Amino acid sequence: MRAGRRVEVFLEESLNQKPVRVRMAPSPTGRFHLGSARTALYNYLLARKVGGQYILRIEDTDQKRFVPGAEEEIINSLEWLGISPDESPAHGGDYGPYRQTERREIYHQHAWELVEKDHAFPCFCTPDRLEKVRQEQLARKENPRYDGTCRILDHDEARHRAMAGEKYVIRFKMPREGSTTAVDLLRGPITIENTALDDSVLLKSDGLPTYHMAAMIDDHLMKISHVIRGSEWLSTFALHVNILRAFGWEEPVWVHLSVFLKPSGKGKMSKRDTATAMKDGYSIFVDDLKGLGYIPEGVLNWIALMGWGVAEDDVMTLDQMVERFSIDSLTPSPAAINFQKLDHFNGAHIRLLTTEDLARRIKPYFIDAGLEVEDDTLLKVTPLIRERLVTLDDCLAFAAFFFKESVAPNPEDLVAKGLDARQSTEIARRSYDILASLPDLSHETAEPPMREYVEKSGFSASQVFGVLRVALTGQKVSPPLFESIGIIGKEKVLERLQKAVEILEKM
RNA sequence: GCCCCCAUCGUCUAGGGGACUAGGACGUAGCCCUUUCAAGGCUAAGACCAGAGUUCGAAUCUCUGUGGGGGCACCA
Repeated sequence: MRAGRRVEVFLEESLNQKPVRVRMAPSPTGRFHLGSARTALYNYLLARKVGGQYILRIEDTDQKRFVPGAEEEIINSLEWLGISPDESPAHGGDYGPYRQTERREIYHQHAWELVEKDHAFPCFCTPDRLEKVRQEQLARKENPRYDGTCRILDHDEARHRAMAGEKYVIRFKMPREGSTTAVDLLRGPITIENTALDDSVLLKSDGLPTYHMAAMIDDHLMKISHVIRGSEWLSTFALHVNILRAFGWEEPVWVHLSVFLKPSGKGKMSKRDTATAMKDGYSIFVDDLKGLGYIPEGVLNWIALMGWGVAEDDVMTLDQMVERFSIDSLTPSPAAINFQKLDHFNGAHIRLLTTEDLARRIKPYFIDAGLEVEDDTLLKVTPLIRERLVTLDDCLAFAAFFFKESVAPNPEDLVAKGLDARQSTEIARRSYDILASLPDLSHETAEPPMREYVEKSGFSASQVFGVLRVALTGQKVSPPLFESIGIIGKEKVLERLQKAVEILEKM
């Protein structure tokens, strides 16, 4: 294991030699999920660590699977996470365009350059014929692959047919002998027999390139030094290296990341798993997480640690991640998604926020709930609920009562544990009298006389304070009682106690 | 079926031939703190996939098997 060590020297050399430029290259074919976010994060981390650039390139060459709005979601999600690219279709840059459909001509020229160099060839085989060949191969229990019909076509003739308007694709002329060895930073050298490789299509008949060629050309033209991508590309790794070599270009440092598995660890997330997660208040889509009350710091920390082994103290800010990041401490093995850990990191990062910052972030939740929020009050409430929040929207459950005109306690909840309605009424009445007699209801003023009452009454603290809590907050669980009383204010406190007495008397 | 990758507590991981009685984190359980819920502190249970080999010595190196994952498109 840890073949990474073996190629460490390789990495260090590459870091010293050329400027580090990394990229994240998603297709706008669906939602922006955890896996993409983590790939983006690691790219970002490397770039920031060594002062390089991190770019976003949109791989939109599959017009059949194109999803409108997907590119916006990618850009918005990255921005929300705080890892926006230095160069992108939206931000521009010196190596654009950054959207592959806008680079059509570049691919066309390069594909024909490869034909000139005899590393590729135009192919006129129809999809029907190809499918027939595939079926025959399957019937003979052979591996389906291109049968080479057009590979041996006369160069000039092929070129003429193509120029004359006949439909064609350009295929890579994969060497028929030998093997291809390439180095993955985390896994060491990987060798594949060339006979296992196919004459893959580089340029489709619609004139657009396939990923294999487009990505290699763009990585070269955009001077990408390190390719950090998902391990789904490991199987096409050898093809990519062959394409690069056919052009005569230098290889980047390759890093293939692990994949994310469903929480059980058995298999990838399916549509169904995604739906289940949603029902539990979780999602694998970054944009959803935002809506579920997660904060970017928590999400980032969470995904960073799935596939990256950090020794200790693993609650980290983005800056701390940059500081500690090291590309060879990434792990090659698949990682199961653990949403409980997301909650943990989210809560931990919420606790790290300043009062002003947290207040600013939870305010919209109160507003959306139709509550009127005074900033003064919010600033006092925030420290009381900070360590209780797992997600931002929890603020409603803990603190909405501060901003309501009145509360509506459940009558049964007003009856303290072990007591009956009469006794609870007595507690509410006495509490009213005590609190009404005080000059103000600050924590310091209100608590001592109430404690004294507990002593004398013979009721337990939990019984007295329980009645009070439910009467004043309308809920059984709340922030600390006396701090809350101080914020609610004398007028409302007395009103709410009065109302509680009325409710109890009717029982 | 063929090719490739991966394999340490339930989960994320540390580990680089002796420092391993295998460390940390999440989760779980218990205790402490406590007016509720949290947060915090302490404690506990919990793992080297299997079998061969190399070696004085293997979680660590090699092979085989098993399990998991990815790929075998004019998808990315």
